[in-house]
Amino acid sequence: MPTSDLLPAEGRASATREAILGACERLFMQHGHEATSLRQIAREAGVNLAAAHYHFGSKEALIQAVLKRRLAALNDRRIAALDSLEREARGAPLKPSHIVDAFFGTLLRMADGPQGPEGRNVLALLERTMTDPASFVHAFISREYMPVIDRFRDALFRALPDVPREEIVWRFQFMLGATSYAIVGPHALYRAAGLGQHDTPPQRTEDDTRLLLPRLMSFLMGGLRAPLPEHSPP
Amino acid sequence: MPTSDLLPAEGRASATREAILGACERLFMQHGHEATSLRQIAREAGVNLAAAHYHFGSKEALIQAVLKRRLAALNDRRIAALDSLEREARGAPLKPSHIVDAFFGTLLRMADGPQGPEGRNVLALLERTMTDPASFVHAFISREYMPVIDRFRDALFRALPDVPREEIVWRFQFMLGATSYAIVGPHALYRAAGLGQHDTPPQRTEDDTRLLLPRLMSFLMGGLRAPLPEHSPP
DNA sequence: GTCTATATCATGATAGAC
DNA sequence: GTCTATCATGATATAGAC
Repeated sequence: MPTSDLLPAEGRASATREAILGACERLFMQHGHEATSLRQIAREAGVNLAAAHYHFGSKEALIQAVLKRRLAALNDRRIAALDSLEREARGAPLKPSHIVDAFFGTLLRMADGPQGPEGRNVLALLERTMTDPASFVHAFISREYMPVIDRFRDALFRALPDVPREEIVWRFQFMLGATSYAIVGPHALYRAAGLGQHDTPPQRTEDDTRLLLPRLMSFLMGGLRAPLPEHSPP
Repeated sequence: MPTSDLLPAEGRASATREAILGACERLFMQHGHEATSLRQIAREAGVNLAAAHYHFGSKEALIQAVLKRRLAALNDRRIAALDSLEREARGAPLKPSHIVDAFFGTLLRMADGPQGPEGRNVLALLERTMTDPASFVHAFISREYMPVIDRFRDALFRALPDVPREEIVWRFQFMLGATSYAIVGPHALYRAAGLGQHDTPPQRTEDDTRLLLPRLMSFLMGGLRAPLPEHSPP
C-alpha cells in the first residue's frame, strides 16, 4: 500500500485539496479519524468522494497529510525559538523556563495566531494524536515529532546538569500530558454532564484563554523544579 | 448449575460474558474501540459472534460495560481512601498531598494489584477514555467519573483555602493529564521510532514501575503548590 | 483534473434452528 | 444459551466517462 505520493504532487495546493484538508480537521477533531468516513469528509468539504483518493491516495495518507501540515508548522516555530535562545546564550546553559516556554508556550501561542479560535481546536487534534492507538499514526509521530522532542530534552539535560536524565525524561512526559489536558480544558466534561449541575462555569471564558499560558507555565515549572523523589532501595 | 436468569441481567457473571469483557479490554487497549469489530472480539474471546449481542445488546453497551467494570472498582477505592482520610482528620482540613495520593496514588497502585501487569494496561485504557471523542463515552465519563472528581476537588478547595478555586480546577486538570501520560510512559514513542536510535532505554524497566508513583507525586505536588501566576490585567 | 458509477468487502445486527 | 445463516448498510477503493 505504500504507493501514494507519486502523481498527485506532494506540496501542491489546489482548491479542493485545501477544502478536503479543512473538512478533515473539523471532522477528525469532532469525532476522531476512526469514526470519520471519507463520505462525511467529501460532504463536509463539498467535493466528490473520489477527490480524496485522487489527491491523497488513501485515507491513511490523508490523515497523515492533515497532521503533517499543522505539526510541521508548530515544530518549525519551536525549533526557531530554541535556536534563538541558544544563539543569544552564546554557549551558556539556557534557563529551564525559557526552554519550557519555547516548547509549550509556542504550542499555546499558536492558538492565538492568525487562524484565531480555530487554532485551539487544531491543537487539541494534534495532542489527541499523541495517544492514538493506530500504528501508522504512532509511526508518524515518531518520525515527525520525536526529533524535536529530543532536541528540547537535550537542552533540558544541559540546563539541569544536576538532575538525573531519567528524571528529566519522565518530567518531560508529565509536562506533555499536563499540556495536552490544558488544551482540552476542564470544561469539556462539565459540558457533557449537563449545564448548571456543577458550580464551575461550563463555558470557556475569555479569562481562560488569556490566563491559560501563565497558569500552565506555573504548574509546569513547579513540577519540573520539584524536589526529586527519594530513591527507595530495590 | 442453575444459572437461569430471565434477562441478560446487568451484574450477572457467566463464563462467556467474562471472556468477552476480557477480550474487549485487550483489543480496545491495543487498537481503540472504534477500530475493533465485534468479530475480532468474538474470535479473541473464543465465543460466537452472536454472544456479544445476546449478553450486551449492542456494541455501545458492551463498551460501557467494559469501562464501567474497571472504573467503578477504581472509584470505589478512591472514595474509600478519601473517606478514610476525612474520618481520621475529624473535621480538620486534609493535607493536599494526602488528597492527591488518594486520587492518583490509588490509580497507580491498582497496577500492582492482584491482576498484575495487566492492571497497568487497563489503566491506560481508562485514561484514553478521558479523551475519547465518542459522545456516548463522554456521557459515560460524565456520569460515572465526574461525581468522584467533584468530591476530590471540593476536598482540595477546603485544604487550600487561600488558592482561588479556579486555579485549583485548572491544576487538577493538569494533574489528570500528567498522570495520563505517566501511565503510558515515555517509552511508547521511542519504541515506535525503532530501537537503538535514541539514548533512552526503549523498554520499561523494573525501576520505572517501582519509581513511577514517587516520581509522579513529586511532580504533581510541585505543580500544585507552585506560585500562582500573576494576573495580568485584561 | 474532476466526477459518475460501481466493485468488493467488512461491519453491526437479527431471526430462527438446535 | 449458543450457533448458523443472512440482512441491510456503509466502508475504502477503482475504472472510466467527461
